[in-house]
Amino acid sequence: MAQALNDLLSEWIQTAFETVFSQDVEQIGRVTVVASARPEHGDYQCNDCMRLAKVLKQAPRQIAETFVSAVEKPDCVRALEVAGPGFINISLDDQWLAEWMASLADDERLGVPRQGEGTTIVMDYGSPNITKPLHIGHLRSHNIGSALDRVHRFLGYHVVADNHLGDWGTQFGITILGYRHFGDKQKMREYPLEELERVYVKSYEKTKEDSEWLDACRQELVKLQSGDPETLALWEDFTRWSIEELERVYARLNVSFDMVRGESHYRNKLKPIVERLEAEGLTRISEGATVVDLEEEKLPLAIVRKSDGGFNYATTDLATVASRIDEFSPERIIYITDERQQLHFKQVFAICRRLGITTRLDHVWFGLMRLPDATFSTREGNVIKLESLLDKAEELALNLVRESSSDMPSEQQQDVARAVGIGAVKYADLSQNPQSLVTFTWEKALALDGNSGPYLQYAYARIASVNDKYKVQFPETDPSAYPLQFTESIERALAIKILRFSESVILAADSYKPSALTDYLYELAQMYSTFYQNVPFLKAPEGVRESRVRLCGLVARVLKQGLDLLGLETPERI
RNA sequence: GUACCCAUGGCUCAAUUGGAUAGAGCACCUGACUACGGAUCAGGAGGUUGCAGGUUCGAUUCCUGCUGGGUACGCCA
Repeated sequence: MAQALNDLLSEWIQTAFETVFSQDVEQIGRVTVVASARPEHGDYQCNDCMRLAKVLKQAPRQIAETFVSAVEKPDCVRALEVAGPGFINISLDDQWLAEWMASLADDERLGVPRQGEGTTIVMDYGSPNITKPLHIGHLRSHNIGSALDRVHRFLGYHVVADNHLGDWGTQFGITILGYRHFGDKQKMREYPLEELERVYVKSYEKTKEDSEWLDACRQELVKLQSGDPETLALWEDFTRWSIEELERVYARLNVSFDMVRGESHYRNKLKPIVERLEAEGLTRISEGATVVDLEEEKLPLAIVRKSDGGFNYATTDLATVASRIDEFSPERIIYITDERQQLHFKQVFAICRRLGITTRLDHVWFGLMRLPDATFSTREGNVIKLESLLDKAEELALNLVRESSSDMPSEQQQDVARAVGIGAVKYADLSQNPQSLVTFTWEKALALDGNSGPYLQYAYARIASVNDKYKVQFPETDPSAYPLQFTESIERALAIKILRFSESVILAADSYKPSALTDYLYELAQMYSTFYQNVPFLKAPEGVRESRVRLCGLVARVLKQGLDLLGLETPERI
């Protein structure tokens, strides 16, 4: 299956229009087909006749009727119907549908094309500042980034996922000096990140009222950046502890990277990139700092070298782009960060253009997570740690599992609770438009019913259970030996939903919205639940029974694959 | 002051990127033969899509202005 059905139909209708209206071929433009919102409007529809009324100088309805009576229908189309002002409603052929479903069943990719074959993408997500525990605000970049990573990989893109840790900034000066004065060696060994955070907060507080302290912090950073062995050793310890801690949380979250390179990785490339900018004549000195004017792009100027000679984050990001291009030659680099960095990336991208870099650079930003009453920050101390959210989610799920699956071995209950609890948290985040601002509430993050991860996992587990029962009751029969048939309308609707899986995966990738995939999966699960609840299958007559079991099997595979692309597990029993 | 984003039933969110009667979940109300797993299903009630204009055959979607909220704007990342 080389392409999704909507693309296939769009290509057909494009050439068909050009054939039927051959005298006006240059004026026709792009004609496409989209899925219909309501069953009365067919399975797919074409809305272009209204637009074409002007260029063809005919009534839209007339155009549609001319087209429908003149065109030769492809095998997959049963009927074309003109409706309303000039919509063309397309109904798929049942026989063709059954065959397409059969071919999906044989396809391990469930019809999803490898549209990204041969294309390399660097994805930059996660990227927390280290030496502090992750809080709930860190969930989004990791979660959205990881889902987009998986979706692109599945579409055949060569993805290089890099966790661009904040490990070289000013906060290290603050932390190191704080450690020297208030660090507790014992606690540092037991809870390194908690202790480092405590030390950071205390030291940060002091910078606000004590300018000598602030200068001393800057000195620590200078020592670090100039390679002072003792300071560097401290930095290495902090970094190692932080990464070990991160890896542990990442394992719980089921996120992983191809590489974990911090800003420090590029520390020797900062000076060269500024020199390159200078050589290109893009810089000037302003108040002692080296800056790039971006008036042409209607952006504020960007500082690439501070007046004290130090480099800042714009410099690091520029050096990082150059380095990634040298190393991976990607077609695209995607950054997944919160909305506050929009201007920053616009500036960085603009400077890259000035340097002649043509690689596509995308900034995927998402809305900040806030608490009902306020934004939170490490400095303010009103944070909810990511791990305590995960703990709470697992605990809640465990209570539920113990109640509903009391006969399950306790170890399995724990595993299920882990999958369901973490799934609930991740799904709640992924299922909304990334760009909307998220107000964190426990109720939302831990939702187990309605449009939630557990609802989908539950649907999956029910199918797994049905499959087992079928095998026990009919050990000798192989459902795949029976043809698919659609005796109830819900079965046909399910089949069409299943074959649209590829459309939703592509949409999620192209629009950078995992929510496109969650929406699809939720609708599929809803449809399946309706089917399950209202149509008997183990008790259905032979043939119908096998067809329905096959349909169930396909729904299960789509759910499993889809949830996997979102980073959710699908236990066989819940 | 400038730029970007958001505003949809009581609450949380959708709307196939300009299409037909704006869809779900939560909460609320009424139902489901001891049922292939009730974490479910069937149904009900709930809307002038922030306001005012404009473009279009057609606007929740695009444009302009306003209101309210968020974020960012030279040496933090």
